[in-house]
Amino acid sequence: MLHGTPPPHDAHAVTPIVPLSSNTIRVACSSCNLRELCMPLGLSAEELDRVDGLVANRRRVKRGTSLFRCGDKFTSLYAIRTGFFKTCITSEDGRDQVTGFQMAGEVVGLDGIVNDRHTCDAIALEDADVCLLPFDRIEELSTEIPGLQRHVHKIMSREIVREHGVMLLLGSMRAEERLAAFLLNLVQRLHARGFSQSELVLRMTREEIGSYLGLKLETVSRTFSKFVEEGIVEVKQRHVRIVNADALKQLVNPQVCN
Amino acid sequence: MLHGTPPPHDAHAVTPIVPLSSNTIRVACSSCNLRELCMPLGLSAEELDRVDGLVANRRRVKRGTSLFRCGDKFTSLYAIRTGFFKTCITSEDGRDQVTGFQMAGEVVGLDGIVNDRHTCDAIALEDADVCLLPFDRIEELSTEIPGLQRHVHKIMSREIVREHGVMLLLGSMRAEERLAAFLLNLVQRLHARGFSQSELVLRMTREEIGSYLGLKLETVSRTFSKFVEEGIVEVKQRHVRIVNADALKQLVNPQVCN
DNA sequence: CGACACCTTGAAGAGGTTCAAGAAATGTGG
DNA sequence: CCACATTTCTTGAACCTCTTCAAGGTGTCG
Repeated sequence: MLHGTPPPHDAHAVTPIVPLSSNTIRVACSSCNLRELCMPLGLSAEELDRVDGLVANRRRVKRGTSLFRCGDKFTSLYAIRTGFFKTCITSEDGRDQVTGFQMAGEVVGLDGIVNDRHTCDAIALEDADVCLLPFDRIEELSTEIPGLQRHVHKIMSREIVREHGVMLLLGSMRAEERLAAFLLNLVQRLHARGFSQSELVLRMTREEIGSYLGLKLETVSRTFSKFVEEGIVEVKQRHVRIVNADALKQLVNPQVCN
Repeated sequence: MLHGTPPPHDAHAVTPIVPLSSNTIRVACSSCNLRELCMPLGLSAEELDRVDGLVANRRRVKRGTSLFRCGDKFTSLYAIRTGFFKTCITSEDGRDQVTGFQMAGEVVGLDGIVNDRHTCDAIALEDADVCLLPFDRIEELSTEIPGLQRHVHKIMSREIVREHGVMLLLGSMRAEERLAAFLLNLVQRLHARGFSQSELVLRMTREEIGSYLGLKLETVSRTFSKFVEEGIVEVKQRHVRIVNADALKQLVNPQVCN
């Protein structure tokens, strides 16, 4: 039962909360406990030191507020230290599409490079703390540190590949498969950050999940209920416990049985 | 009427066909008539010369064959000189998803950077001719030519933004809207290459269009028929003439009327 | 010219949406 | 700390869009 059982981890605790007095704080990457997640590997001590200098500032983003908005001038990439974001685009006629959910150790803002303006909104779904990485300094430093250049390329390529996966999901999967893929993806990323493999707290509403998955919120809710009926997950509001991960995996990748 | 009226342009003629004797040919970017499309602007003559040296070879890809396949070792990006490609991913259970259609002046292969292996197939939909851009040399040269580095970043960011648009399409549009958006996008890109604003020859099957748009081929066919009935387009097999572009635009972006 | 791939169209059916109502959680102000 | 407003979530029923299955037509290439 999930009732009355608070999840053992809470996303707020990804990183020990550092007391922060001002709104923008300098901090060293080399001592950041997300280093393995967001920093290039194989840098010399001297190179690491120079990359430290790249992280100009940190910024706090309150839940519900934006890190950047569509149309904003692009100046920096943002590495998420703590918190949880959604990125979304709005078409001219007001249609909304969540294009991704980002958590600690991930980078947002890549959309802004091509036209020097952001083309989507990045909204904090919980209080967040991000590192500002001024892009012109990334480019400068990239010319001197090949490992950094390579890292930036990989981050962008990874995002392209991720989006291919979302296209597959949106283009060819049914509601159950989409939600199963979504849950597995979330829990896998959380697990990589030290959280449970089977329990998670959703930071987004059913509507936001639906927007990301190309479904209506009612369909998301119904599909959750169906998973509960089938004993695949336990759901209490935003608390989800995955009871039968194999069943979820099989939904995403139905075995070609003989 | 479209019957018996061959389209004024043919995608095969994007670039004058250069007689090519071997399978891999050296050629100068600086003299390529796609330069404005695929090369960074504002390079000095000396820099341009060095970028020329980057384009190691050219390669012919016959219609129906692959430029690269999922799992192939990643070594190069490919700039399309002539021809037309689709990129597609296949899920473990055999589901297929076309992730994009690429034409002359566009770059394919960005998906391979992150894991040094390609994660999708690139299949020529007509005989094609591509420039090989070895990625390690791109990275080397990028450290010396900031304009080139910036250009590579913009290409990757543009692809990310394009995919956001596809996510919006797949996540929130109905069949008619999807097909309208698809046609407008294709014709706009062809127009940028000197072709007609209103006529185009589809290089892909209904099934491939459907895969890209998250629809079945029958739905694509039916939607074409509906557009024809409504006098929005004329269709004869793969020849399409857009009669009422405004109607298509309105489908994609329904005006919020008072 | 015949085989094959591709396209069109119809009819039935399934999956997801829409509309609506109510329940549960969350936030706010007194 | 409680009462009330608001947001979020769940569930039901009718409807609609797209899919599936099927058949026939058209075009293309060896």
